[in-house]
Amino acid sequence: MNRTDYLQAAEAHCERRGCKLTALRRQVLELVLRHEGVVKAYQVLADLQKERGIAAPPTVYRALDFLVEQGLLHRVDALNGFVVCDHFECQHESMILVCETCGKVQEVDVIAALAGLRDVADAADFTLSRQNLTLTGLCKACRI
Amino acid sequence: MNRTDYLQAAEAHCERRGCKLTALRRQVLELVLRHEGVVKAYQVLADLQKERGIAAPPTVYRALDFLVEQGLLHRVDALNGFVVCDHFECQHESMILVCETCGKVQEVDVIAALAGLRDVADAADFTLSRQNLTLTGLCKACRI
DNA sequence: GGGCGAATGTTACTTTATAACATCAGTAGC
DNA sequence: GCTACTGATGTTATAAAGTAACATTCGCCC
Ligand SMILES: [Zn+2]
Ligand SMILES: [Zn+2]
Ligand SMILES: [Zn+2]
Ligand SMILES: [Zn+2]
Repeated sequence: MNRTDYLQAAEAHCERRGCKLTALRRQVLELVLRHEGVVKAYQVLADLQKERGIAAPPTVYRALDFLVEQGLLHRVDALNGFVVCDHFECQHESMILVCETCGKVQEVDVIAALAGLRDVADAADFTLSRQNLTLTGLCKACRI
Repeated sequence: MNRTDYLQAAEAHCERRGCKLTALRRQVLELVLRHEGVVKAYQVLADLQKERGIAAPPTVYRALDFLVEQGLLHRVDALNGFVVCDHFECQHESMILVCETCGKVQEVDVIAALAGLRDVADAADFTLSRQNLTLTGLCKACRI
């Protein structure tokens, strides 16, 4: 899916969910899309400032929070960053793999494999939310 | 295991691993133990300052990093916090469950259930490190 | 008791995130 | 049209989290 299609799909996605991908939110999403992999909030802020002059942290954080809320981005706690989700349409549960060496991230689907964890949580009287796991390790390139 | 036994075991644990639970590190560990569940670095810093006058952030961060390194604490990225691990002796992989409502955390063992995730990661040419998952959801008390 | 490495102290700063309040834009009802 | 409301954005200020860099101290070996 190219960038334009992605944005269009994202807009429709928000619409269906009863909210709006406003110009600002769209701009922030575009800025995130331009980066490979994880982006930091303050990087987005800097980019935004380049495009529209002044902008303050809350502007960016609010937009990012919205995008995460809508499932368009995932937050990567381990890196204080954000990644684009490119299959926000489907109800997915995924695992975000963060390479300890190069910092690259990838997202893999994991619905089936999560069943085991859900069982463990159940046994502990805990109800897991739908969510994205973040795990660390070594990517193919760094494993050598 | 009571606090004294825990500290003694922790000391032995470090010894076996070829490093030392110094007075400062021990004091920080004690401060973490005094709290239920997750503690923040700056909370520990404040506590430490109460006990010994001045102390600066690096003092606490260094001690916490050491304790995490030794497996005595786990870092909870989602909360920028730390929890005591009370089975640091065994080679364990665990899942830390964070309640979205009350913020309480619990740690459950999950070695078997992780096998499925490991398979998924393998399929993505990614080697998972030994690690602790953090997942969110609702604890028993908040589920009602 | 001099030299070495690990640990801790100290200063200053960076990065990340939010609270609180002001303003603006769209829109439903009059 | 005007008003009142709601959601979004702007603005200011500050809180919270984390680290770099260098100084000092401590324990230990020779
Ligand atoms: Zn996703
Ligand atoms: Zn890598
Ligand atoms: Zn543990
Ligand atoms: Zn709870």
